Amino acid sequence: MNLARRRQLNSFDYSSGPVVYWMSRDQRFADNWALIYAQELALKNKVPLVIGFTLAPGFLGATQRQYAFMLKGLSDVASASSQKNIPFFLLLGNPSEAIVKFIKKYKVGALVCDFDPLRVKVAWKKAVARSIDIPFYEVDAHNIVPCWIASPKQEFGAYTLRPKINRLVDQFLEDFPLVRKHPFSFDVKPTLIDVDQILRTLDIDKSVAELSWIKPGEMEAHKALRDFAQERLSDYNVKRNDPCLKGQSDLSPYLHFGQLSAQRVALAVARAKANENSKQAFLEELIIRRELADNFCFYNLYYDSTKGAPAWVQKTLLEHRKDKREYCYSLKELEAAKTHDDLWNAAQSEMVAIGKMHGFMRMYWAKKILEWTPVADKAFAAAVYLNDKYELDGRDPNGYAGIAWSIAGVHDRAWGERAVFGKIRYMSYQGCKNKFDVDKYIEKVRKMKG
DNA sequence: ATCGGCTCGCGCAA
DNA sequence: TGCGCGAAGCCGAT
Repeated sequence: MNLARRRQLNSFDYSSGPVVYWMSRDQRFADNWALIYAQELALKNKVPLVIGFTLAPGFLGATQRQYAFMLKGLSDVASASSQKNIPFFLLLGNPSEAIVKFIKKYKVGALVCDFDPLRVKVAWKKAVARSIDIPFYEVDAHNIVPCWIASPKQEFGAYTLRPKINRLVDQFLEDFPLVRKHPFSFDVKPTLIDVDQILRTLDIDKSVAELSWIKPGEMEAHKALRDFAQERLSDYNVKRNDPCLKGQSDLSPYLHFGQLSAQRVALAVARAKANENSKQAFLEELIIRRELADNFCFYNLYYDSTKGAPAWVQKTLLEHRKDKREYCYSLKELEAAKTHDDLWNAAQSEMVAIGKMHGFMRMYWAKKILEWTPVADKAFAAAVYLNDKYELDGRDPNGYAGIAWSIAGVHDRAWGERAVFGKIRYMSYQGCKNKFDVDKYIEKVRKMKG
């Protein structure tokens, strides 16, 4: 592995004991640089290799919908890894305490984790680093160019990150080695993962239903990737922004849970025989915009509130904070999709029904929440709450960056001054009407089932 | 149907 | 210091 993908979070040297990969964001067996690196370490030292996944009893408002998708995917990872003599342990409780307890109990010699810019994950790792005296490595298994290598600071827009990524992408966009059957055995057997039993014991919101239109797991993710690359990639450029059509990849739930590697997707798309403009447009979204979202969350402490907005936005929001809102809705009314705007209601209903709102509608949806909420801060919080509760890919940097773009002008520029929005880019019902068949989309959502 | 203005600030050229 | 240009737009003039 290119060692630039990993960095050490402390300064201890290895002495003895098995290697543990603390899996968190990248929940897959194949195409996972963190696991590949952990095996390299274990082979070099001739010791066993173990995967540990710490399951928090509740995580940033995640519901039955997301937990079920995740746990089913994890049980696939567990079977794949145990076949390669790499036992998979699901550790319950406070994540940093659970992993430290495991390390002490089994005299673990080195810890490898994957990369995640979210505050809570950074805090877990800090707590672990304080409590152990073995080498602790972090591998960016989610991005193609590791987040901290791509840029040392928060970028201002796609246009400033793009040349940095493009300069480095050839060094990192390489094929994945296979994880081999591990030759050194760990002598403790993990208990099998009983998804239904775990779901029953978790204290989570069970009112948000599981979904059946999308199947969790690595195998399903690869199927979905093949299907997209063969059937829809060629038309991506012309169809992606029409929410009436199935023009998007629908891969984001798999990418969010790490059941699919973005690098695997990039390799497949780059090699696919398809319209070149479509390939370019898709790779721009997959690589530049995805990694821009990680960059935003990694370097901006306030990625999920208006405090993270650039100065010109803070100023313009302040100037317009007392503007009269023509419509005002409570979070309850928004959640129930009871506004005067049938297009907005459809977008909200789509998210509630199938756990995924069309990409173009996500912008319109968030901007209208800003328009109809008394305070911009509250608008941001409402968008985050709804997104994280219903979207299968909630709690993702892409979600935070998307809301920040819509509501807080992040990665965007100033536009013509108007009420409530100030200089933040506005989007209108009429604009949508000019772009696609609004009534057709509303009708499509009406028939949707999760 | 098409076009320019709206408006900010980075990054680079000079 | 000046200049070009940027994640998805809007609106009014032509």
